[in-house]
Amino acid sequence: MRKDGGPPSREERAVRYDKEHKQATRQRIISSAGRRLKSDGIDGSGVATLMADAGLTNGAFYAHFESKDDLVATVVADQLRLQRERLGALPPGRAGVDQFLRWYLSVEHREDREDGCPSAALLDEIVRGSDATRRAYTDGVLAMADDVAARLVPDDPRSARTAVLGVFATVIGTLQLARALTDRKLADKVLEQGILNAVAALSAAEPRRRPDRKRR
Amino acid sequence: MRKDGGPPSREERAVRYDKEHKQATRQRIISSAGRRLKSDGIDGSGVATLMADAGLTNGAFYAHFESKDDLVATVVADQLRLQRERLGALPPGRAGVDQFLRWYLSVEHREDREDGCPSAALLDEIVRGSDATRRAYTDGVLAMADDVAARLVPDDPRSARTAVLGVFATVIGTLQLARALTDRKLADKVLEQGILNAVAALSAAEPRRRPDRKRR
DNA sequence: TGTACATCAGTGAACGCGCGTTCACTGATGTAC
DNA sequence: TGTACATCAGTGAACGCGCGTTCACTGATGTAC
Repeated sequence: MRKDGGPPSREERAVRYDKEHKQATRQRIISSAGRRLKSDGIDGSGVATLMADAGLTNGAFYAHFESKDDLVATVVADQLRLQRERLGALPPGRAGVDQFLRWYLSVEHREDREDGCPSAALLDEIVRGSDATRRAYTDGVLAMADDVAARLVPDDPRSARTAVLGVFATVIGTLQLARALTDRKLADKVLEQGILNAVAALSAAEPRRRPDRKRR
Repeated sequence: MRKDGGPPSREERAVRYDKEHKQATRQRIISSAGRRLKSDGIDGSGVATLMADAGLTNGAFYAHFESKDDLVATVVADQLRLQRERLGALPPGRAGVDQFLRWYLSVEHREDREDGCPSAALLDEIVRGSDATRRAYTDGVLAMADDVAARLVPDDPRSARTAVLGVFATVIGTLQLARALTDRKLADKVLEQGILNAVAALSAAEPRRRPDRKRR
């Protein structure tokens, strides 16, 4: 027992590891797992592989996560957070949305599942996933949708939520279909068509304005 | 050796089993595997389970298929054939397409993966699948797209192919998103929005006609 | 008609392997006194 | 300063289990003669 002022608080006590060491390791696992899951699928990625990707051995996994399901739900939330950040770094308003959309339906994104959209890579596995995973997905996608809605309709973002989700559905389906087709030229056309459709769906999200279709 | 007319042909020779017996068993495996794969995923469905679903034991599997991959590619082709048949049974022309679309984005379909669309259930696993699987998917989805295109533009179906694929992408993404969301009311709205977007995308597939937007 | 043999769809046990998870242990770093 | 002990992130072997695949065998049904 210390005689000079009681036991040290958790913060005062000297630590063997950096205060953020374990947290940083956890984040490293989450990030590399994000890439692996998007590349090989949820059922296709074993715990030992996920840990090796992070430079660790399988045994350490359960010091960071309750179960593989727990990791999956955490990764889903993290991946959607990254998507929001990606959008947030783009120019404000509709301009940023257009830019995001062009990246999303690019050939580059089609060819790179690992660093791409978690929805396109994992959505139907998420559907079959645990409640926690589906909840993490729902929360994440709604936060993202509300960000987009706020760019399109700053005065009343909520009014645009459903329309924005419709845009998401369109681009997710388009990217998946383009990836599945073995004919690359056809897949290119599908991406281009997807941009047209997404832009049309976007306009449904914006507030009513004077019809100006005749304008050139 | 028979003295009266040479060896029996394959057709003449008496058979221990119905001529169609093995073929029927194979089809039974393919059909029940279709339901199981859509329900539990490709990686989530083991060979022993797939065979038990068909009332058989695991050992018989390799008398019917070269490998699990072979089955998966076969099931994908079969499932898309079923979708085409489903569409083919509907009224001709655009009317049938509209009817198909309303079924596709119905709450009923959202809640029933097992008997529903293979694309919505499996597309991102197909993306990660073997070349044979992706080829089977590409062939199947193009055959289906050309059927739809022929209903919309009988004179020149090929011209509508890409636009029809855009409609497919929209409804597939919409159904997946609606299934993933934990909020059912929101999922209902997403389906409704998807119908609007799909109808808009459909009109892009149809031939140019006199602008008649002002008509009521 | 009787007997030996052929055919073949399907059985069920076994193969090696990777799965998710558990746990006794290591070793680097700290405190107690 | 020296020694005993505490902490704890990470190791690595092991658990039981299901995976995809192989294979010797069964048993129902046929033919040969």
